[in-house]
Amino acid sequence: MAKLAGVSMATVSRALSSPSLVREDTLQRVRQAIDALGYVPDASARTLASGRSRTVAAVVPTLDNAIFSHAIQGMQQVLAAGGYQLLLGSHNYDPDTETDVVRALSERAVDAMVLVGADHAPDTLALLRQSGTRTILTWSLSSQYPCIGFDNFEIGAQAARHLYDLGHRRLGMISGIGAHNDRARLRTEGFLGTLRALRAPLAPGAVCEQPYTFAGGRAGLRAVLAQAPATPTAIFCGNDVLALGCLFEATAMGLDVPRQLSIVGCDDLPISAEVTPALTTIALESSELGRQTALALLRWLQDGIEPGRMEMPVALVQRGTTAPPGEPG
Amino acid sequence: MAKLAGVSMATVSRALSSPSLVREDTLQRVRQAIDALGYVPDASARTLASGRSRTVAAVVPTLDNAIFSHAIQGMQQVLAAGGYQLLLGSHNYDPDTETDVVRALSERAVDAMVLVGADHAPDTLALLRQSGTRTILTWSLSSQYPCIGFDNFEIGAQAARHLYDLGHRRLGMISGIGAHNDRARLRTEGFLGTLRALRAPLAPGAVCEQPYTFAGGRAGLRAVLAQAPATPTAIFCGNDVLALGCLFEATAMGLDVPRQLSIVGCDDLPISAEVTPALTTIALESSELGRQTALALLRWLQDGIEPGRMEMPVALVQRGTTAPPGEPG
DNA sequence: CTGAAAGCGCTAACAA
DNA sequence: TTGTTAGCGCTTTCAG
Repeated sequence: MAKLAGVSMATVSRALSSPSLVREDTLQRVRQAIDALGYVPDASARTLASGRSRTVAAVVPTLDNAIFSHAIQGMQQVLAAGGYQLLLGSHNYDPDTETDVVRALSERAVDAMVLVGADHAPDTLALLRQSGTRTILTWSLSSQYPCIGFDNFEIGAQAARHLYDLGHRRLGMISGIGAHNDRARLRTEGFLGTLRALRAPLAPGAVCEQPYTFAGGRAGLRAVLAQAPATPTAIFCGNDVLALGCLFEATAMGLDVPRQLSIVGCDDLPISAEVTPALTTIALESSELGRQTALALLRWLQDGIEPGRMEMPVALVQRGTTAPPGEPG
Repeated sequence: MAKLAGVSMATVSRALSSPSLVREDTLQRVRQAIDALGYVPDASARTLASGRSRTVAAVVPTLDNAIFSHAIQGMQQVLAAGGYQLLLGSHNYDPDTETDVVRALSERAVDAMVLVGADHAPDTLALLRQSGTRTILTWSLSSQYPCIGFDNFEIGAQAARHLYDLGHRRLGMISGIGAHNDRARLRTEGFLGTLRALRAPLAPGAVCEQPYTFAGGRAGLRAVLAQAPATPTAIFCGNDVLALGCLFEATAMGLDVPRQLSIVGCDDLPISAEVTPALTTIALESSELGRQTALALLRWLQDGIEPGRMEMPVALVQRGTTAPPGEPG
């Protein structure tokens, strides 16, 4: 034991966790002994005795979408700086898998859990409640749980207003899969609802659900063009992956973007500003969201301050894929 | 205790860890009691008593590069299926940060650690050795540690041969930062060495180190064009992010790719096949690498079979960004 | 400010 | 096959 090289084991513990309770010179001796013996405290014993694991778990749909990996990256960095570790889970947009993942993770005695979105199986939420795991929702806004998210309805609304203001009246949408995904549903509702209010409602068949892949974006464009009674002059896509797929397909079809077709995405991935034409999109600062989430978590775990409901800003950035219908960009 | 609703606590433990050692009917009673009381075993107590945490840690440079997030995603899924959790760390290509991260993680009593590349601070390795943490290296091949990786020298060599065979003789390269990054260095060496052997050595100033960002790729192209005594007809980039940045800049400069400039990348990101022209690149199956790593880890931890040295295949896929110099594509 | 002692909730021999 | 008995290595009252 490290205390052979000095004093008792309780003191070592204190020296590590609350140095302020230990006299300066004993502190020194303890520290010397520690790196003389290369002593490394055992986290599981610590956790068992103290009830806190200094570990938080994050469960995302997938890391294959850059938006989530950026958020995780931001979160992990802030957490690490605060002395916390990050356990990672993913469920690929399947609620049952999510429940399993959350169950497995909550056995780990994590101090907190971060989930994406507000749509979760009752079992998932029950698990969290009965294990008393502090939970924070991200990406969406909730009135029932602490959350840090975007106003997804407003995202759809902004896209609608932008396109309407440019003069577009025949619109289409390629949405993400709405089942178990409140972000996708709200963006769609925001878009459709706003257009309805502006008296430019979407034609039936002008909205198409697709998985969040380039192929989904391509297929979505084909479907919308095939289904809509009149060819839309502008399309809003549920995220940038879809929008990029849509853009690539439009280019491949020989459509002139934005002259013949305007496209709006959502997320503002790094690549979105680089493609030609650059994508008009609604910027969501996902790594900032990750950092803010971590900060809120740290405050909750260390100072006991429960996070409330925090809304992250969204902003449309106009670039090359939108222009008035039938006009030069 | 759950055993109130049946029998002793050792039996509960056995029922959970080695059901085969428990009679069928007692197993049933235990299970009933378990979900009647909503009992959840405590991982830290388990870890403390058994010495195994069923947790592995992975430390990557960053999740902002899709190549690493894909690998982590693949790894996490296989690990989860095997009942293991994934702790995540990142260091942003800084060896000192890596040491800190590894130290923090090794206190967690992780059963194994996966690192990226073969370049690590002596401290990092020492930490791992003295804590007895099983370690596996990924992305690179090593003769000293269990590893699953790519032959990075061969990657550079393949790019060189492809371009040489196409007829290019004036070549350039945009490399990643070589310090603390054996992958970047080996790819460069493979490219330069092979060209030298083919008697088409690079002109001084025709190779440029850049950070792995689109901006790096763009700056790299400008630097190479400005520095090289004769304008290269083809450029090899250390990864796809660089290659894409280079491609975007070339397009912006009005260069005709591939007629005036051929570009080869490395990684084969999903986006690389979608851009116009599509990127010729050397495909590395990073999510497969993640899955294989997880499988090897599981075998090591569960069956005691230490992984050896496993080489993952690399393959050049020719697409639209390479063609003979000065010829139509 | 520091030491002594009692667990935290489980697993792993060892008995029965 | 199941129960008993010790701890795993720390934190945390409670004394001193």
